[in-house]
Amino acid sequence: MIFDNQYEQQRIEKAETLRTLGKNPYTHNIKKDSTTQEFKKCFEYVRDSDPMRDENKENTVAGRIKFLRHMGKAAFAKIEDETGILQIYFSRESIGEDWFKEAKKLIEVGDIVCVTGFPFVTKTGELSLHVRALELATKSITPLPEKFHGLTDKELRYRKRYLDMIMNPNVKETFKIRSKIVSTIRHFFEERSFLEVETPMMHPIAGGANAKPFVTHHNALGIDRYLRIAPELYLKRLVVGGFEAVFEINRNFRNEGMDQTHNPEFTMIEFYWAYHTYHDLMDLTEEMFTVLLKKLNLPTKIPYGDIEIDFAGKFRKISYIDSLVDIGGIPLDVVQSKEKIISYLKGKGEDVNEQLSLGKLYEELFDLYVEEKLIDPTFIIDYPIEISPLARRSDKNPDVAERFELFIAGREIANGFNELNDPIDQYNRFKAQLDAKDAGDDEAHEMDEDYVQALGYGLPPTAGQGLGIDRLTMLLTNEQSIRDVILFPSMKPIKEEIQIKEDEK
RNA sequence: GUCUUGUUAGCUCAGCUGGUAGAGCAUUUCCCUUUUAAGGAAGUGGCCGUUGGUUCGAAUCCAACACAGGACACCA
Repeated sequence: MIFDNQYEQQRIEKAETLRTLGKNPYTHNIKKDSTTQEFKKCFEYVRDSDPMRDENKENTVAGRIKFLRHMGKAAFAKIEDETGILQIYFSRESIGEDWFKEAKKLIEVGDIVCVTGFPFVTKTGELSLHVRALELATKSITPLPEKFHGLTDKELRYRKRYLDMIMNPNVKETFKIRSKIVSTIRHFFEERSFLEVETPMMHPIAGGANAKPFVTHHNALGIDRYLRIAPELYLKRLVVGGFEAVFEINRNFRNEGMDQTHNPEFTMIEFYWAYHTYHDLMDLTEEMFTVLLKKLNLPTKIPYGDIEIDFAGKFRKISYIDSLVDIGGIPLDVVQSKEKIISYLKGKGEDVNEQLSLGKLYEELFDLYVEEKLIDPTFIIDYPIEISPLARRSDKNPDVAERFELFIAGREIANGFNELNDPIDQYNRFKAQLDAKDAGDDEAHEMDEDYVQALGYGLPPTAGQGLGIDRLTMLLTNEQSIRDVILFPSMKPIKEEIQIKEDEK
């Protein structure tokens, strides 16, 4: 049975008692005049009057009781609403002897109340509401965690986010900022004539990235569908169709591990810009960060954990190969040959797969010696073609793709490139992926013939970029775990929950 | 997936080399009309994550499992 805990039983009885007294514990006719913080602002002047009260004013506020202190024939409580917390005072005189006597027993921490009264300042100098009418809005059956330490158990915080929000008000702050980040980005692109679109979440072929998909089943059609791992191929179809600047902010699903920077469902913005290059994308990205910091009232230097990130000025740009030498500290002659890289890595005590191609070896070096050092925003540009299967090959250097990634705080934040729009080349690359799949690479791309067909009609020269909203939010809210910027992060079910479900069947 | 740490009252946590289960807050009863984690007095409240093993005896030692945190790996 749910609510079989002794404390919950006590509270259910209290709700029943309230009913017998003619007071609905779940009333619905609540009208408040102001929020708790509006109340404080509005009546701040009371501090300057003598006595420090204004009995002619009357105001109704509502909120959840977070603290309750009874003192014989009077009581103080702190009630909290979305905006903050406010102290209220009520006594035998102020709400009537009978109701005071009952309320003392029946109204407790966790309940949501609606109070009407006038502003006054207490002996200790706190602007408070002197209650003339006290009404219960919602009876809380489940008691709140302890008032001082609150709720710290991370598992409970993620599983019961509502409780986390009640007990840790700064959590609400983080998600308000997240909301503001998303709306700022949305407006940023709208103002620049990008069109927001929605493309399918269920794909017949999981494409646009190398990742394991989630599979679901469509009963009517009798076929499997994949939850999308990226919207990329659909967005580019739209560019073929004639939308020259499109963006989508939505969820992607990847059937992979979970850790501090990975959640199976995560939010990305992807945008595609015809007749522009990846250099334009980098300029746009810089501009977007400037606008974001301004809208969030953040300085150009922000703390992140133990480090500080400096967004001032143009972001550093350095080529992939140069970064290995200049940032990774790898000797120039080592970078030039496969054999030297292998012996260099071995000399550092790393396990090296000697079968790796030069491009893959670069990637090893980059991940080991460069990535974590990229603290201030840095564009790494001109990627090895081998590790950039969807990007356009450089006309100047056939080993290099016209691609960049943005790194901040040692983490990849965005990935953009000039799109491959040669349909024959694309067809052959898909074919190569098929061969890889046959050879056992279960993350290799499927052939998406319809997409190749679309390219056959002509994709104008286009640059496209993806940017992880969750990781961006982590940076701007100084959170170290992706679970702290996702309202309901993925969690394994607890055994008991499954058993309860089976019992109910 | 590997390593590691944790799981004890509603919450936050003690519990040593095995010997009847502890505290604070919350809750219940009582006192208290300006408190700030209010205060004072007395109570209630435990499948010590689950299942096995060792032992006369296990919250404690061992094993497996479950869930979680951290690190690493995987994942462009």
